[in-house]
Amino acid sequence: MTAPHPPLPDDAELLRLDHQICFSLHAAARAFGGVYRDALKDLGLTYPQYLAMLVLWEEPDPQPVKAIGERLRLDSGTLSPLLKRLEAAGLVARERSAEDERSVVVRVTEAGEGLRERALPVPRSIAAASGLSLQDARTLRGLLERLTESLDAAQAGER
Amino acid sequence: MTAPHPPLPDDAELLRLDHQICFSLHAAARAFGGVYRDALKDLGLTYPQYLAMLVLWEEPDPQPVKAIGERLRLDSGTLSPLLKRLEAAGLVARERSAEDERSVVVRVTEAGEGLRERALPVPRSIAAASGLSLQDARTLRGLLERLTESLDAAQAGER
DNA sequence: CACGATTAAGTTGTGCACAACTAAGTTGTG
DNA sequence: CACAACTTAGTTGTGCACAACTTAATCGTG
Repeated sequence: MTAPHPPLPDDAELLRLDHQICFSLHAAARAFGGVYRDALKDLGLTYPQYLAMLVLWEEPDPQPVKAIGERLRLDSGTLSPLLKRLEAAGLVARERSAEDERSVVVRVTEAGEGLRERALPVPRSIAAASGLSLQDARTLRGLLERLTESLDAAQAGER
Repeated sequence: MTAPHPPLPDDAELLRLDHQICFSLHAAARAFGGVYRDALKDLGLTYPQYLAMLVLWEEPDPQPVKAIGERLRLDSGTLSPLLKRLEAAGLVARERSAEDERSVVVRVTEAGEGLRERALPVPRSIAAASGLSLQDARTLRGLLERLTESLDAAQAGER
């Protein structure tokens, strides 16, 4: 599709590369998971639970499950039990919305706000573990976002 | 740690970026999963099962579970049931090694070899879905590999 | 040779991801 | 207004990932 290169035909190299990329991607995602597991152990949160709390901490107002799912790219099949566990841990409260009774809004409890303080050092330890320069981090994020967009579009097209 | 940039102090930007990266990384990994799910549906394989078959197809000889786990960065807790499902599907056979009876070697059956042909077009459809240029694919793979290495090293250091 | 340490695979339990489905509420249109 | 289409959560079932543990075989050292 693009540039010349001697050792392999572009086509073959791209195939191999794509292979290695999805491979590396999974490996990297799991490696991140491991580092977060360590960093979050004391808080009693898993990584996806932490992500959900981040979304909730971001806004002062309670947020519907739908909105959380859109931010995290997760459906209710994943979020419902996750949020129930956060509720069981006392970090959030779930209530049917008054305006639209289909919707359930999730609110951070006082304990959940308290946890926020203790979670503050987490991003720094992750950043340190990642070992990326600011430059590389920007490049990587950009590529990942474009990649996800393409993949989602391709998948939507298949259906 | 590196270059100048006005809007945010480097430090704060790096924190935010790392956040977004692990976020994008998970999103991209899951998006890949979705595309593979479609591509592999007809073969009756999940994405991790496909990866295991790739490792087995790569070598003519049967491979011990250990070796597969090292290639895929997975432990027996994940691989044992996965390989059992592949065996139930008739794609592989598992036998205790004669030399070392602790070890179980996994062999591709005739049906498993047959599937190989049908799996040939998969990488191409994935490459198309990724929408990456050869250049970007190389950059991405490089960054992901460095990232995983750093994360693994950091985690090993924690323990 | 004996026996503790190590290694390989498997098992169990917890949690995430997602497809397929259900239940209940809301909206749009005739 | 009635009712079909849609939306939002939740449930169920399957599979992956991983920690902690068990079992059985092998290795190393005295």
